Amino acid sequence: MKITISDDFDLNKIAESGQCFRANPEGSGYRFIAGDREILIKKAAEHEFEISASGQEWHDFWEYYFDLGRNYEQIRKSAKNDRFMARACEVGKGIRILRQDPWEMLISFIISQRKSIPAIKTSIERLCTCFGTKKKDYYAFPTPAQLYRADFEELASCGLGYRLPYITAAAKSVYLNDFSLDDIKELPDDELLEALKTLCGVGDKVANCVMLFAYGRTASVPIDTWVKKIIEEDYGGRNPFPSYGENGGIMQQYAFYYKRHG
DNA sequence: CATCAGGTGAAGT
DNA sequence: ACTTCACCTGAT
Repeated sequence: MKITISDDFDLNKIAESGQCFRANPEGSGYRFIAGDREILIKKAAEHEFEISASGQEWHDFWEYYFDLGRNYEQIRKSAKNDRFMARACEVGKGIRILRQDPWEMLISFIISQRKSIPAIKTSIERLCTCFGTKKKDYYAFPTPAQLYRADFEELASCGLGYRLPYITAAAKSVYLNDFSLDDIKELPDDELLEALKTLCGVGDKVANCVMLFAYGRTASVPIDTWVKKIIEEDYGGRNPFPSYGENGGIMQQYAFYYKRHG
């Protein structure tokens, strides 16, 4: 069916923004896989998109997933007095902060440390193929139960390296409900950060990614090598993101994209 | 083939 | 509290 999206929305930039690892070009559009769902979506005309999902599923799941309730055009204007950020918003126009599943983001970003994005994608696809539920022509992201019960040798074959024990420990904690990703969702930012960091293999960077890309905590700013470069090279050592308050994380995405692709 | 990649935890000051 | 270092392995 066909849908209209009036606000900023660029499929290529969203897929390349580094916040999701299962979005890939397909045909003349993109396929996004989230948890056990998928959607094929392609641009048909200005503000018009053709989607594979029903109107019901779009409304119930994907509208929220793509954060369509937020006005990004308005948010970009808040950077007008900041030369670098204004340019980043211009170049990154169309990016959105996805509202993804906390479990999927937790595992994905634990895997991400010291890995290139292609390598992260390879590991995640292996996990899905080995342990996820088979759908029509793709595999769902494995559930906590599926990873908890995973055969060790098979898990070790997924290219996780030294992150392997982090993954098995997280799967065990979440599956046995020693750590509830649901119970922590209402915590204030600082407490949510500390809660996530109690998991092995989860430091400041990974915890902030989970907060921003799964829990919708838009004030969270993951500091990675690219953001460090921005702070050093473009702001003389001063971190510009806290001054954007609740939009700090969104500005980080624009800046990150601009620095990498700009 | 060598280097490096969206970091983290442990050891050392 | 702050700094340094080893760490698996795929991608280029």
